[in-house]
Amino acid sequence: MKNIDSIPKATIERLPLYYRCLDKLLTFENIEVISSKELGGRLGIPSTQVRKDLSYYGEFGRRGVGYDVHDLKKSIGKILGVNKTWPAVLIGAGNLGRALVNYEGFEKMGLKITNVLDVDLDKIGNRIGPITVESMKDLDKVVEEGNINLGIITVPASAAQEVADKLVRAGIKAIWNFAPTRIVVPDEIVVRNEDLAVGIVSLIYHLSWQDKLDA
Amino acid sequence: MKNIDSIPKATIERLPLYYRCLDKLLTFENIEVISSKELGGRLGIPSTQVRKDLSYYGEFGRRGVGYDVHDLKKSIGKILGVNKTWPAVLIGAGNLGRALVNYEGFEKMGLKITNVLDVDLDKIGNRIGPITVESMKDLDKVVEEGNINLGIITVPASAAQEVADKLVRAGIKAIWNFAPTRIVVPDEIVVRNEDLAVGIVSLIYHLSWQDKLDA
DNA sequence: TAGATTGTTAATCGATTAACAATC
DNA sequence: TAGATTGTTAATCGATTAACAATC
Repeated sequence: MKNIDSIPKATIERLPLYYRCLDKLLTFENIEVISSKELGGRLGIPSTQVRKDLSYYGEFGRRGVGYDVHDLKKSIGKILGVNKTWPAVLIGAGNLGRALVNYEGFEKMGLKITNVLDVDLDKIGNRIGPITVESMKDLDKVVEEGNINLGIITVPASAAQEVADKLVRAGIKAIWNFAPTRIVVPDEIVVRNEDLAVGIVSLIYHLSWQDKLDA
Repeated sequence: MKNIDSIPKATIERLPLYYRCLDKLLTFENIEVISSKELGGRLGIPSTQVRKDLSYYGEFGRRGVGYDVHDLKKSIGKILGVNKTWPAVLIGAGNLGRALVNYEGFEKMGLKITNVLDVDLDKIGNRIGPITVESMKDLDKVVEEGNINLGIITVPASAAQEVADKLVRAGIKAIWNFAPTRIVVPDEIVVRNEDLAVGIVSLIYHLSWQDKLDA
């Protein structure tokens, strides 16, 4: 296997797509063997890209035959770490926070939001699905007792940095940030910004250009 | 200006970040002139990247001085198309749909979700903020009367393709797809997949590797 | 064996970064 | 003028795609 740092980020983003597709093949279609061409075809990815992505981690197929769906799913699951369950604490019990807690499909990817925290006294004590919203003051205790490495930020942009600081101090190792602002954390903390406003603007950009060209 | 197709996708993703930062500078910090170094610094982007990104669209700065914050914000707003308001129809009045309707910060980016549709009779008629959930049967009428070019899919994966087909038939030109599945549409339709499960897996991947290396 | 498909090397393509003349 | 900063060209870096030997 290659050094982990030399693997393209884009490859890591495609592995979950392969994983989910294989799961679907296994669960709903009873397909046992698949070629890189067929797997890629279902995802709009060239077969050569599929093979290259997998090659960073080892040899998983049989020449002339293809990949065993069950085996490959298991292998990719191990590579990604989704074969385990990763507990997470979510900060910010607003609409988006509630949506994430109730989102189906995280479980299959190894994510389990176990605790939801907020500073708002009106929200503390409320239930979201099976979870009761706790006070932000309990953060350190929750993270320690739950052995939690993963924090999810769904507070307004103005509060995001403060929450990030608290998560880091509590011992969190990775942060999924939905607040539309950059958060600054120590180098060893992994951050992913899920900036919804950026997503919509790239669509608006294309629409706007069509308009300009039409006119 | 360069041909629109020759501009890197990554550049288009960074423009909204510049735009939002300039807005913040203008609104909260009363800063009138900014250098590419300072603007980039606030976003974790090299100054040379900032200048390169802008250069695809023209010359916006003054050598030896920097960029006028107000002017640059206006220019980027025009480039992105966020100087206008783009009405959108959202399909799927679940948790995520509700969260998006209530999301602050889309308005500043030119997005206005004007209609929410669902097939579920229990949901039709419910209110989400200022919007009343309508029947999916009204899609064609809603799109035509509202002059809507933008559709947002927040239904389960199993229904996403069918919804996409209906949106295309109704005359939608761009689709923001939150369902964790690939949707197939004609070439001229712009699609952006906002696949939340992929986002979390890239974090889990890094956590998992730290674990493996520690052990 | 003939056809199919992998895994990998080499070529291509695209995006970022460095360097610097232009100029405020 | 001296210092600062842009806009752009060239160099570098990284990711994708093409080609093909290996092999089922």
